[in-house]
Amino acid sequence: MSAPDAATPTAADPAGFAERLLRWFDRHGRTQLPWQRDPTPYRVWVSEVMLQQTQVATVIPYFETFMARFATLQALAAAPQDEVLHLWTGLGYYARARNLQAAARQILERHGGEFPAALDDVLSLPGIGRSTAAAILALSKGERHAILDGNVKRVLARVFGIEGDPGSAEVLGRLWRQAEACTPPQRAAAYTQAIMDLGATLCSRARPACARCPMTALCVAARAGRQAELPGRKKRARRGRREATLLIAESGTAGSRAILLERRPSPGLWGGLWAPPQFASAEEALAWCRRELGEPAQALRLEPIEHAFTHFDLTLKPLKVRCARARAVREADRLWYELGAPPKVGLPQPIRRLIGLLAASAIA
DNA sequence: CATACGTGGGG
DNA sequence: TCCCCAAGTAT
Repeated sequence: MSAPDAATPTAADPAGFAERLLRWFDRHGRTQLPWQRDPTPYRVWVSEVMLQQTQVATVIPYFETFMARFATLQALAAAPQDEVLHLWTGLGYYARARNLQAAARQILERHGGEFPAALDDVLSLPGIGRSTAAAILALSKGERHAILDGNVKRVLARVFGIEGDPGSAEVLGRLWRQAEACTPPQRAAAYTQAIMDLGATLCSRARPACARCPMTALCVAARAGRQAELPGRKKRARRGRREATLLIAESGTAGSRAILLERRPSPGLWGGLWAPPQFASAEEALAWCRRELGEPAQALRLEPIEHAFTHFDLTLKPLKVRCARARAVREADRLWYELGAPPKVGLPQPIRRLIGLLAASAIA
């Protein structure tokens, strides 16, 4: 039995992997990302949660604004939920924001306001799973914990030729074992950043820059010309379609126009955010309007709003009704949203656009 | 194990 | 137009 090819990394001997990666990182790694400045557990935590399923370029401005307002875990815990969601508006996956604040409050109660040091305690916080917990402890404290995000999955699947759908438990298990085997005891923070950087920059999904990659000589996919086939694809169901009628109830008050919004239930789509009441049909919307707000002075159909989600397309049909204001400005789950001086609440992206159009139409 | 959860960008 | 994906987690 001959000795294994020295250039071929294996799960048993992936040492060359980390060394090559770190050497590349020292020359080409990213070091100027906002959360890399003063990488406290709190700052790294917020960044990692924002970065879940979200690209770096999208996160950066949100992170800056969020940290300016909530500089500490205590500030986040003490804030009204609406303000947290307001700063999350447009970022998506709003359960992340709700969980972030819930976790901050949990840390205050159970850990005296100090971000927990033990992996199990970190893992028990809402919104923090295995990869995020590992990333926080590795990046903020240099502890050796393997991560497995989209970047790492892609790098490992290609370099080690791990076939199959990464969504399946079996392949996921192989990827985790490989990630554990590759993570070195020394320079854990740099390594963690490095493997994400490699996946995000050179080892991209569409056009990997193998010519500049430090792994090409070892890479099973590159050596076989199979970069496009790894990692395996997850077959996804065709996108469905939903539609709803939006009741845009506009108050008749001259000089201070407002529309009625309701807090959406959580969990659920846009949970905790505010949007106009939704109905299956215009008839249902009008019936509700007469019951809750009185007979509208007029009703006007506006242009439908199309919005694409990951798994479905949503068509919102706005029905604008003019009515006399009959209720308090703010209740627990209902508010009149002033177009002039709006309260700071979370708004779904399509609703934010709609409100922008309504506000502009007043000027015309 | 499959599905829900947002949004913007790329091919 | 349509599919895929991006620093995943919760149920």
